Amino acid sequence: MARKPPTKPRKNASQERSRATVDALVEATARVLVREGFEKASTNRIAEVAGVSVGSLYQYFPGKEALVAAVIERHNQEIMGLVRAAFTEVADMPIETAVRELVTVAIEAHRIDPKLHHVLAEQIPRTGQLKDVEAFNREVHPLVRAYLESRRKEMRKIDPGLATFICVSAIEAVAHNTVLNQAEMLSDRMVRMLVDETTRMVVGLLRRTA
Amino acid sequence: MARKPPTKPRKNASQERSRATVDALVEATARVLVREGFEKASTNRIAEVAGVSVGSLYQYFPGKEALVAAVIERHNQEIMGLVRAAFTEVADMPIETAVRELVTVAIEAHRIDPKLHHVLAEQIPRTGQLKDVEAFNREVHPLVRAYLESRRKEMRKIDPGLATFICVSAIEAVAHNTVLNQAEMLSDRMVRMLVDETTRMVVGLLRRTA
DNA sequence: CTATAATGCGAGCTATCACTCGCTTTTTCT
DNA sequence: AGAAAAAGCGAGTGATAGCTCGCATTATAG
Repeated sequence: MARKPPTKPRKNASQERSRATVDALVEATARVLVREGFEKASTNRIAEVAGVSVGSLYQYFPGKEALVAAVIERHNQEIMGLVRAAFTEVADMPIETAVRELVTVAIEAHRIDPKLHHVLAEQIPRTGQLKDVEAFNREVHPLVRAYLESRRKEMRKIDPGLATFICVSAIEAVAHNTVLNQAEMLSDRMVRMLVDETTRMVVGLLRRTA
Repeated sequence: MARKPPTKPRKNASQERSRATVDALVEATARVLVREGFEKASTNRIAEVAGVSVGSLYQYFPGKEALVAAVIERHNQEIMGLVRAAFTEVADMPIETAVRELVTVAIEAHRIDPKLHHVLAEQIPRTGQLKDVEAFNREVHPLVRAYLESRRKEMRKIDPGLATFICVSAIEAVAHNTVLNQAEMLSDRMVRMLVDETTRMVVGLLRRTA
């Protein structure tokens, strides 16, 4: 009854060895993306760098897109780890403290693997299953909104959805541009000023003014 | 002495007809990008849509990248037209009025050709000569900075470079996300609220508070 | 120990795409 | 009108990338 044509099901990985292969492939994809760019990231090249044959690659991934998607997924998980932690830490804090912390974390998150982040942000065509490279925005939105609604008493009269949208856009953009454009021109002093000013800006939007 | 091997110089366009061909090619590139996406935008396809042969295409453009670069250039010029006009209009106005106008223009600029903007922003790998898809940021920066420095009296003590960086990032991001994500869910009412709040946020960052 | 499944291999097939080249048609110049 | 330059043409070429398939190796089961 052993009816499981081993050529068709491109995915599973039950044994130890195969899980290692899958990891090696994802890791190799990340390395190739960073060191050689998206264009040079052919399936053959990735397999070579992973020390695995193309055939094996296709046993676990239906194609190049899936590989890249896996890399993105892994990277997003790392980022969301930081972000979720920040939100629980900040849940009971007043707006100013919370915003400062969240801005800081946004920058830290973008710094997790700047080279990879750069490639993912600039070279990956968001097409097919890669549509949502920055899917974490959709996950962050509800968190921010929930926090803001829990702090309504501190806040001006402002539509919560709109406030969330503006905050997330602004903070994300500042963090993103800081890490990607200003490269490593980031003295701690600069970062502190940046956080101060961004915090001020966002707090100015949200809080009742005296 | 007629030594100008007509196969080598891929570029010029002296006659009327050839200028039309070049235009048709750029236009076709834009159309294909919008309607079929970056991946389907092969030189053969573009030539076909332009009603021109591949051979002619290569008389004026050294390759696919150059075509796309031309489309980007054209689009950026349109946007910068709006933006430059806004800055001259706004040069002598106080901060609040100016910021409101600039936010409005930022949104209008992103709405010039949203479909194309979307493809350029999401599907074009920024590689080689396409590195600076959003080159206008580098042109906008000095304009903003100059304006802010001319209004120093109205402003808080804040580093002008830092202020410029934060303003541009924030406004650009809000405009970008508004037009690209919120799609056509843009009632005039929503836009007005958005402009109000974004203006408030930015003004809060820049101005002396009483 | 043998059988069966799981994993791994990599030469090679197919499709596609960027790009060329020899030639024709159109325009300009005299 | 004739000649020469400019523009246009499109079948064909070479390279490359994604992906398959038959077979080899390693692990698990009986």
